[in-house]
Amino acid sequence: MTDSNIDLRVIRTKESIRDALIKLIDEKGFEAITVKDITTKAKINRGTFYAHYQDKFDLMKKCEEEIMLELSSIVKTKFPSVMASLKTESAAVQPFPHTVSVFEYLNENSDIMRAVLGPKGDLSFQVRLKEFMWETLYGDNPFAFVKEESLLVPGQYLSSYLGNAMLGVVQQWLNSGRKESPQEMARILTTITANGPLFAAGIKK
Amino acid sequence: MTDSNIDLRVIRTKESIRDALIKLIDEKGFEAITVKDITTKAKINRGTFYAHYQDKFDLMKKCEEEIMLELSSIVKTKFPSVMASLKTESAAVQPFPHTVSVFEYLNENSDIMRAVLGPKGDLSFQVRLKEFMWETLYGDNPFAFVKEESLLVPGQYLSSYLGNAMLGVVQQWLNSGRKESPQEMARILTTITANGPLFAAGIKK
DNA sequence: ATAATAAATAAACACCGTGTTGTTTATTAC
DNA sequence: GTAATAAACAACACGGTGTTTATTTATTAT
Repeated sequence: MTDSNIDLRVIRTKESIRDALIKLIDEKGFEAITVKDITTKAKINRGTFYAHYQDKFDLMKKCEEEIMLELSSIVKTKFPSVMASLKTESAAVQPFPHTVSVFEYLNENSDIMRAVLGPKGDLSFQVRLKEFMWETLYGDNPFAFVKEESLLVPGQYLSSYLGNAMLGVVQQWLNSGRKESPQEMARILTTITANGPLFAAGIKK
Repeated sequence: MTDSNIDLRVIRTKESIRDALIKLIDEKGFEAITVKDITTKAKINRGTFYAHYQDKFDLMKKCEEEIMLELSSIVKTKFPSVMASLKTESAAVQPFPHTVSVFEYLNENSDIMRAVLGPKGDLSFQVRLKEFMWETLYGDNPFAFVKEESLLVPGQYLSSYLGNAMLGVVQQWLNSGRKESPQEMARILTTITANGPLFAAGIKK
């Protein structure tokens, strides 16, 4: 067992498949990709692809599962403390620390993140990511954001509002070239959420 | 010229194609649909389909263009007055009238809206819809929301935040069975936006 | 009503991607 | 070195695509 009982060729093959996938999403969008496209670009035999994955959806799913695991571990380790401070000190103005961590992760993996979250990316992943955010905010966990008695609106809509807003800012950042730093992006997101969009727009005083 | 010089058969054919498309998106998602699926469900010959549309993407595009036109006409007629009142009276608490109109439109066309905006819908349409909202809020038009000098954050991110938040609430409403009335949904959306999500959540006083 | 016309149909076509299978070749672990 | 394993290669039937043909059917204009 040199590395972890895994043949080096497998690693090389899977890496070239993964690289080909990311390039192809950029070029023609996930929808239009064929398995043949992938194997041609990865310079492997088509049969080899089917030895590792069922189809292009299976490949995509396995790439995305890695992302989801890493993202959720970031959130899970840092989110509870954020929620606790929010509830006691009320209305933080500092960027939430877990938000900075998330943007740093997105920044380090920007190639694949831009591919899957971009306009030619994978809708099903975006849906799953939203569901994860929705659950984190509203679902059955002890630190759910939106579980107060004093809600002015139904919690499910507040969760959708916040989750989609945050993801939208992330997508805008990724698609416009990531000119701001993760710290700056976390500040932007926190400012809008803490003060409300109208205040952040300078309309409401 | 009885109606508009168009053969009645064409209308019937196009309607059954459109109905089949909506049903199929519900059943298996846009991505997995084949032209053969559509013609089988619509009970028409496959050649007839190609007499009207290039492929399933062309069909989808033409359905969506109708929606975009109707939606943008609602927004364009009502949005300027909303913006004017917002700027002078500051921070409305009443639902914006154009928001009610949009929800009413979505309610009347809920079958197709749920299909295209749902989790198995068409990503490219959702992207185009967001671009339209982004333009309305931030783009090159006299009533752009996010064009003040006193912005606390870059306008592009504020637009993304708001546009995605609103669309997210709409999708949540459509996917959870439209239990609230359009008026109620407009109130919810306005409340969160005007007061900010943290206030609406009861966290910030 | 009828003739002209437009649309829908059925059948066939080559083309391409799919997913699988059997065989050969290369690499790894022992 | 040898056995085990993975990759490469080639061939296969299958199904959807997009187009074209001749033919039938429905509609329009008169």
